Amino acid sequence: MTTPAVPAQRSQVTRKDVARYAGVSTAVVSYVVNGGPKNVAPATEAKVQEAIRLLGYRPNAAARALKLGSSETIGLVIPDNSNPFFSLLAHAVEDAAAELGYALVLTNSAGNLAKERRNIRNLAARQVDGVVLSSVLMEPDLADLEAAEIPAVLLNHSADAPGFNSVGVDLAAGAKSAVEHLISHGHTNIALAMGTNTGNYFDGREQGWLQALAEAGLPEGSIVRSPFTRDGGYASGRRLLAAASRPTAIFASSDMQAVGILRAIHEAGLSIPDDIAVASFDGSAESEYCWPPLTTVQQPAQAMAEAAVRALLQTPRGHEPEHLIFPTELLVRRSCGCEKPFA
Amino acid sequence: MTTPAVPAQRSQVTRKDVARYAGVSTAVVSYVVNGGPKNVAPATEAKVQEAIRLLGYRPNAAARALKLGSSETIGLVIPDNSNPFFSLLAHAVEDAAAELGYALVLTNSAGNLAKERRNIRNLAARQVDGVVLSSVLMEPDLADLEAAEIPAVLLNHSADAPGFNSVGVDLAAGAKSAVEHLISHGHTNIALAMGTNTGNYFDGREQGWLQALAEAGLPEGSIVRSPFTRDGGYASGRRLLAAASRPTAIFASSDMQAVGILRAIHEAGLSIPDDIAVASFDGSAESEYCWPPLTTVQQPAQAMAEAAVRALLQTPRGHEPEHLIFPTELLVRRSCGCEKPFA
DNA sequence: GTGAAAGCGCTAACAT
DNA sequence: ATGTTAGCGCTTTCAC
Repeated sequence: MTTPAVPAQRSQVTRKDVARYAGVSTAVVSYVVNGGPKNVAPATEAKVQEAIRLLGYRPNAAARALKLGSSETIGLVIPDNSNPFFSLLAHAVEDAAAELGYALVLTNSAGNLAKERRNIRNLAARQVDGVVLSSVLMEPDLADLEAAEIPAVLLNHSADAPGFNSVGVDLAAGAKSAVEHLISHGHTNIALAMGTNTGNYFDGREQGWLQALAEAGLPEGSIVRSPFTRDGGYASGRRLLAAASRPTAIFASSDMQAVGILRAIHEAGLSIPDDIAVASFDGSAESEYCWPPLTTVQQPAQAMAEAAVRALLQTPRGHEPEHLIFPTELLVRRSCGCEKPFA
Repeated sequence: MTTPAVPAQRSQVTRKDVARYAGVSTAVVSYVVNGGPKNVAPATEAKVQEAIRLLGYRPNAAARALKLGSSETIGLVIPDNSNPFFSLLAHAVEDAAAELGYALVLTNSAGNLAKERRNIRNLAARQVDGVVLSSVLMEPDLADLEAAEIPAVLLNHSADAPGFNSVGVDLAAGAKSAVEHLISHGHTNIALAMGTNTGNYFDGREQGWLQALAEAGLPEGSIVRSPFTRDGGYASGRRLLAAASRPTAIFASSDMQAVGILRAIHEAGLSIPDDIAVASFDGSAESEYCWPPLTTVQQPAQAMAEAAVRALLQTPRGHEPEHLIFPTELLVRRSCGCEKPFA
């Protein structure tokens, strides 16, 4: 091999080529491409545009990023993009970012701290302009985030994180509304199928469930804990069904878990909601299409994602961090015992 | 405002600072950071590592990308990351890319050609090293992809695309196996709930369905078409139920649609599989947890994503394009009439 | 309205 | 084993 290794350069045509072809300076090409900061005579502009078109010039984003110190890219760290709740969030974040001209680098951390940390580091090295972190861990690696000095916002985070912007929902209020609804159906033995991985922090959903029970003068129901997955919910469901005093209603901390619980109940040959009523949390699309459709507490995922991106990109540096808490909405369907007439 | 606008530079500490602090040249720092291309004396390396640690140095990826002509980033264009099938694909692509040191820029195109085109252009401008395109459109914007001169691979694409790498499944064989299974249950009136957006191209799933019917000497069943969504399937289901000669079995071209069909059947007060059996295509997680669990043709999404990324990143330039077709596997569950014993 | 040129942080060929 | 340095493509200040 005597031929010099040609780097796999693709975008061979540069600003310089365009300038030469159009008979102007490279600066003018920049002005045209960026619409500023200087004005360009219409005739010159036309020449440049024509040259760009003819040559098939495409600006090199890396060079721009180097010069500007901004890649116009944000990073998203989520536990698992194949979990419907997070994939919806990811989609919404992508849309919101694209709206502002930012691209989205997606990373999955498998709910695992080491991977989450690696992803954050990697994003930091890639000069992203900000990171949206949606961790299941209640103690995500904020230190790393701080060290990277990258603006960050915690999405799907309902506890205040000192020093960080965060956006989440009012977990307790949402859970409480669902449990109250279950109570209104006459249930007195309402179990909680809680998710795990929330650290030693007292989850708002658990709180809301307790509170609704207490306010109604009802005894505490049983709690089972499992991961925020269909499998986890299935396991929880089976445990609950096998319990000595089987609950007549179950509140699940996520739709995923509720779907697993539904399956466990079906398999046991019991009827939903007649034998056991179910309600859950999230308001995913799947909750509407499982059988029976789930009564669930809907999180405004889209609005939250938009708020997170705005907080990230449009908050002036050094600004006091904001903790945005969105309200939830109880979606009443059949799994709680409410019969919905069909169209 | 008389203070000069300080650019929002974050990564203030550069290779030069490290070099100065460690008392070496910038080249040596590079060698240490990159593990080459030259060797560095252990003592020197230690000094440099220490300086890096102390100074909190993080390499600037933009500069590296500019120099190397590679951003070590790939782009993914999918219709909708909130569709479980695509979010699974996206996750798998992310994992495969990360494995090779590449980050993933995610873009959703909403199954819309204009947006798909915009996303491709945007990715091209961002100097991604390759694009994985997973379009629902059967005629994605290959011209744009070609113009950008970016290596690309079509994922979830089962028809040969001349000049492009592609990876997909054998749609016809998969569909055929499912329909044959339905036939083995004694069904003779098997409808097809097909997806739309596949252009004028004759979808393999339709082909497989027809073929299975023909080979069994059965009459052609009815076809209804709707988008690849739960809502679409629901609409198809209702149409099928209202038909004069109601089918006793339905094959759906995607799990999403099947889930909608399930709901329509439930709402009609009919039993699955006794009144109507259902089988579908994809093998998503949801298919296992709906009720009854769906008999479905599983696509090896993970393997396909890995193959796509490898084809993208590890195929020498100028190499003859490959068309990889993966086999599917029929997952037999209860919706077809097979009773699975419970553990 | 237009142009010249410095320099963003990094890599690697070439010199020592 | 280590150092010097050109230059990747771009933006923008400063001169004209």
